[in-house]
Amino acid sequence: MGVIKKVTIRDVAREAGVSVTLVSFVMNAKMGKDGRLDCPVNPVTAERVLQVAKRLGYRRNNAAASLRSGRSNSIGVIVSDIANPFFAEICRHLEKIAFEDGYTVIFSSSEENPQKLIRLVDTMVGYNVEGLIMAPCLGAETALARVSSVGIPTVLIDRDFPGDEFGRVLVDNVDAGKVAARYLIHQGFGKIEMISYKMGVTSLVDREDGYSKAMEEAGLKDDIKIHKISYEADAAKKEIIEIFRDAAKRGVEAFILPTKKIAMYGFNAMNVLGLNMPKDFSFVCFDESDLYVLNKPAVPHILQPLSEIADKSYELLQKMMSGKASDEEKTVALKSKLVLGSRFGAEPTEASF
Amino acid sequence: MGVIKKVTIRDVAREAGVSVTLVSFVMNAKMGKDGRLDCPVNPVTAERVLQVAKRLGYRRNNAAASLRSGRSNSIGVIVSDIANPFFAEICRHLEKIAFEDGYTVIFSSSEENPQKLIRLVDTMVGYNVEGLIMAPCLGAETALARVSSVGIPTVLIDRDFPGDEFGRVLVDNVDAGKVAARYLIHQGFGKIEMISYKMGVTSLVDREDGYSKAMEEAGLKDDIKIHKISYEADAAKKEIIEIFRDAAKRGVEAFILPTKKIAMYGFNAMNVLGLNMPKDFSFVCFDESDLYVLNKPAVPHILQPLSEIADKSYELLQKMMSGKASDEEKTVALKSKLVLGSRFGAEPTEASF
DNA sequence: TTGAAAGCGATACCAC
DNA sequence: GTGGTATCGCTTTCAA
Repeated sequence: MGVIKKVTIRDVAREAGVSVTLVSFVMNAKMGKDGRLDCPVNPVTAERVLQVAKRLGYRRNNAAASLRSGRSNSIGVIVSDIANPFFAEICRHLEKIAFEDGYTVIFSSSEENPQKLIRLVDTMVGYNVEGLIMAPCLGAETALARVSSVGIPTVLIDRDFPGDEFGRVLVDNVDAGKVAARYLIHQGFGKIEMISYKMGVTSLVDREDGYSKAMEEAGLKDDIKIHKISYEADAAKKEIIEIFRDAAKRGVEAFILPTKKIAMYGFNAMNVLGLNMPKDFSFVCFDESDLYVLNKPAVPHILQPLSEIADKSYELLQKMMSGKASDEEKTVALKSKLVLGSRFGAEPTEASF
Repeated sequence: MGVIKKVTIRDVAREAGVSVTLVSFVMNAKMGKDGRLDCPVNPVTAERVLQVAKRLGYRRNNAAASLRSGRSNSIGVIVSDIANPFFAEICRHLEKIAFEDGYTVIFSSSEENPQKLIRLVDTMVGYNVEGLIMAPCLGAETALARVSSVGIPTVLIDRDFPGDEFGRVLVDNVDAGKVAARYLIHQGFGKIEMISYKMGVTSLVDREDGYSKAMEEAGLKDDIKIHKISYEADAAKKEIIEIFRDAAKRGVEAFILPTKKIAMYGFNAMNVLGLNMPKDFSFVCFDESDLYVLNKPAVPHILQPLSEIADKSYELLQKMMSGKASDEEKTVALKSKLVLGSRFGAEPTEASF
């Protein structure tokens, strides 16, 4: 149980026989490409300072540095649910990239709650985060207004929201919806339907649009049908069972299930009704699941480029933070990928449609 | 694009015609149970201050508060991989609990890398975190030594590590292994085997022990067999296929697959070999997967009490932070649960064995 | 290359 | 109840 003595910059200065200024210089110096410290300090002195700092176990007090400099070397990330695999994976990447770049990330979940979102933004502001990456939930306008009034550079991911000041890294969901539909059409199906939420999140609405467009293009306009279910799990489960029961009678051949959760409800309904895939219905699902890859046969699914979302949004945020992001650069559009018949763990087969 | 003028406590004080001290009091006051601010300030004055603060858009500068008070209202959480569903779920709970308690959480992933762990600890120290919750990776001794030399209250989760100063919230993995085996024995199986990693992580070793003990107790000592596979995915996949192929010939009836990943390798092997569950083999798996609950029939699996781990570790950490955790309280042991035949989304059926 | 000194914004102590 | 003011540890002029 070591004594908790805090080693400050003054201690180091005293011990090394130099001023605090020098210590500060040395501690903040980056390595030049010549392997020398890039600062206006005598290399010999610098080395001594470094040694003393190490010996004493000095560690910079971030609060003090942040207070004085106004910078905090940290960014905030707000998603709707940090345990959602989709966001979890993005967060993992973000943390990794940021860490290597010397930044700390503060994560939180809005839980789709606009009130919590506001409080989160306030917390982030209080922590002097230099930038924000956010998946805005429904009703995020107040929170976002606050963000922009404070002037924190912000990048939106997953879902869009109006505002010229924001950067955005979004997946082309219209395209994803089209690809899903085209694949099924290409398989020879005509009666293809979709199940979506009543709640109109932009990403889902876009996938619906993509589906509709692809159906139209294929001359299947009359077969377009988008079932809307509740977001609430118990209700959703029941509704989807009824939809499938009815669809089986109507001779529907395939469904697009545009989120992982909806897909799970769907598979549950298949079980409950004793239906078989692909005998009764074929599917194109979204996101990732053990089921997609380990089912026999594997379930075609559309994968969002998670690590790319992380890369691009961090990159864009840094550009915005240093004030050199042109309006053009501020919107990044990514494509998702259709994954077919992947055996588990094998390199997945991608396809374009 | 609002101008970024920072509103400080002084601005509020001036505008409200009071001293900074009063403003500080008001801003830090908690709500008493009578709905009044719990601080030595005239309610009328307090209300005025509150109004002014709101009007001006005042937000506390955490860096300053933290510097002065030494407290930071934040805790650090280090797991091996924040995207691993097991940890992701724990993190989600922790963030939620902490947020409601007025604490901010800083998450990071050690990526099983002791060097990164050290740097993470340093970062956390720099941020003045008041406490730490950590799933230590192999080789964590240096990092943990640093933690305890700084005297940050620390709670270990998932994996144990020596050190009286640490709190620990661990799952009884010996019990989990026993329960898995007993369940299969109770189903009437005798030839029950287990597949584990060569790499000896404590949690897995404990599960192996539990399995062995249960087999012994049931007089099946001669049937105990623990196959050790590589951690590396490609190798593991191949090895497990061979194990199953051979096991089918030897008349093995059931397997315990003590992690989700091993379970996935196992299901893949079943697919590859054209085997059927439960016709050819029965299983007890671990952790959570869509497959366990949506497979027909559902796969019995052992679930760790994730939200309980989060609850208990936060609770313990707070106790340690306020200096009132007795040595007894500093070790919390939790039991995992066997989940049977749960239909998707329904309340799972738990069982004791 | 080096150092002295002025704050950053809040808290905490002490007086009134 | 209220107010003055000395810090907290660091960065950042500015001078030497």
